[in-house]
Amino acid sequence: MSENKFTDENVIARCVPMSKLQSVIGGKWKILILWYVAFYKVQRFGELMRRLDGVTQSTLTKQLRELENDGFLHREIYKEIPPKVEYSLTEFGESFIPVLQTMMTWSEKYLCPDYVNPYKEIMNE
Amino acid sequence: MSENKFTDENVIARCVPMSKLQSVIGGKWKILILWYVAFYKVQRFGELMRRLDGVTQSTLTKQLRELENDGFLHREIYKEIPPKVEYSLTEFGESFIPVLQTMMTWSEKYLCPDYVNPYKEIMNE
DNA sequence: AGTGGTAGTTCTATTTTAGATACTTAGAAT
DNA sequence: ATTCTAAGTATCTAAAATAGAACTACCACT
Repeated sequence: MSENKFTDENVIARCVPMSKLQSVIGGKWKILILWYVAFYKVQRFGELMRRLDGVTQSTLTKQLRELENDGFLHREIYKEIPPKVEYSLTEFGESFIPVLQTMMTWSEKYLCPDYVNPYKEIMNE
Repeated sequence: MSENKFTDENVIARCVPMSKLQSVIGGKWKILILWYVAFYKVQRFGELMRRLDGVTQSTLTKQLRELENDGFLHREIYKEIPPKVEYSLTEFGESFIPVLQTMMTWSEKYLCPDYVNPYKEIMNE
């Protein structure tokens, strides 16, 4: 982009979706949760809890509820004892996968350049 | 992705860059600031202040400093009176533009489906 | 009868983030 | 002489987000 074609109006216009995005994925654990659910397909509360290092139960519950309310996650409750709940991406949530991929690819390259991921090939299939 | 090739190890591995990303762009105004700076190329403090509806001076300063410390922004101080400071993307910051674009495109389509942006064509040039 | 397991809720504490207000600099305009 | 300008800083308070600990429910197992 060598010349700037972005006028005030269109940049302000674009501010709206960007703000919404921020409000929707801004939570401390949200993109991480989405990442896990997206690539495990189905996830249970306890599994997520163990993977998200340092999250508390109450916080995780809140973040999951918000992701559910925002349409990313489906929460399937099995009427069993002990309780069983499975989280999965909704169709809307799945539409977000390419964004997650883009974020991931960038982060690996630019935030963790020295970090060697032994499973690199999996992403590009 | 019909079968799950994501083992524990590689998902946990990928968690690291994703966490870093969150910590770096998690601030309430950051992706919005990056968005503005990316597509105006150069931005002044007051301009950003006016565009980010509701941000306060101290908060904006803090977010800009963090983006500077994290390597996204360059802060050029002109020794003039009244003071003049210009923010621009570093090379590192520019590498993030495709991620912003992806976010933007998704947000427009899925978060603001009824929102008609009159300058749509500009993005795809 | 007591323990373990899952997915919570509730309450309080702490941390993080944001907001409000006052102050600074030094030249230019009124 | 006072006011205005831009981009802050400093300090304090308020609000929001997150953490931490305790408690619940229900059934199975020992």
